[in-house]
Amino acid sequence: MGTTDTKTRILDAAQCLIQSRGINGMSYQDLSESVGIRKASIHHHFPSKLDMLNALLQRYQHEFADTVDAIVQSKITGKSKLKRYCALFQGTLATGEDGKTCLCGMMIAEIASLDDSGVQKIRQFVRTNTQQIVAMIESGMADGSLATQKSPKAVAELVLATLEGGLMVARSSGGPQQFDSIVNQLISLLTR
Amino acid sequence: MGTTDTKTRILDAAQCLIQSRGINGMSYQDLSESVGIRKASIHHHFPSKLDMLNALLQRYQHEFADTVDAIVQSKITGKSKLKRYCALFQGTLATGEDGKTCLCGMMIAEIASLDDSGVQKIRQFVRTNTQQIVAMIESGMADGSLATQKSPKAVAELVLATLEGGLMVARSSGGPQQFDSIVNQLISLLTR
DNA sequence: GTCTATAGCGCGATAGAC
DNA sequence: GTCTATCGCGCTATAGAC
Repeated sequence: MGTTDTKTRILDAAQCLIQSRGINGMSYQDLSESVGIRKASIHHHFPSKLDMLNALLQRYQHEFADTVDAIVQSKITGKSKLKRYCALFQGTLATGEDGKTCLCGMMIAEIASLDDSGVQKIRQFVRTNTQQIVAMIESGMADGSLATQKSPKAVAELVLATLEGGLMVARSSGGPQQFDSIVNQLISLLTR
Repeated sequence: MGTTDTKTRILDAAQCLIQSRGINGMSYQDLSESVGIRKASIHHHFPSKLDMLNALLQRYQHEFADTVDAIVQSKITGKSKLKRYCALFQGTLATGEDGKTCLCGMMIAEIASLDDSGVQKIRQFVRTNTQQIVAMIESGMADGSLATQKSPKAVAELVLATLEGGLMVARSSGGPQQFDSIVNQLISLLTR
């Protein structure tokens, strides 16, 4: 079927709007116009805005984790895994007319607007990604494609921070090209 | 005098609130309660919210640039300059009960809520900081405290991205301690 | 320069018909 | 499941007294 579930279409629109404008910069009215149904119909699927944000976070986190797992378990060098991982973030920035950012990066900025459940999901996103990056780095240390690191966990936290911050900086100024440059520099520093 | 200009007190309160909640998470009502004067009085000093945001960005950018200039021109090693620079961001996170982030990092996230003048100020912040980091790196390459880099500009962009992203990631999960770890790892990678 | 009062609008959310 | 209609609230902003 070419048709998509209404709930899914709402989440798609919400994700796109939040990635470019933020949680508090997006309204049910915006969603209504984007999806093509009325505000009340959105409330039927997601009674409150917090309900919607939590559903969105859950979907994003699971999709992202699965995609990254596929990379981690692929039969390529650790360095190649890391490159593909960075390309995931790169894709976020390139999609759409104005620069978008990682959904979780945006939600961390506006974390004060989330409930406890949302904050926990954000923390799990950070935790999961950090562990997955650690796996990639250890893989690269084992096959010799990445330089030996004292603390893979500290490196992983740095990688995640650089990618999240890189999306922000790049979308304000230099665009995808600047993000590429940052990623290349990061990989280069981890190779020597 | 222990008393402070009202305009300054408003900007102080606005900066604090925006650094923790974001542009769209802060209202004139919040400011009113924080400063201790009525909403209408805030409007007397800053007619529109965009006026206030622009004044705030201008002040922040100039103050920050001056502080960094003092570091760049100090008679210490390039590596020490970079460490002090990172400590500026570190200070932001540590101040206040809940984790705050760089004012410009937050505003980049919500850049869709700024006018053209505000966007330009953000870009200048990024440009200025990048140039200043380049100066620190070149200083460190000259005195041998930092490893030789092919492209100091690409490294500088990576440093800024890592610090901005590090503030975000750290305030969602590990706090100042995690930010320290990221900074140490960054310096370590630039030293070898 | 600060106040009270209020305009005007958009927001999240709900009731009830179809 | 989608609609029309509406509620109640908080927002930015303004008018005018003191």
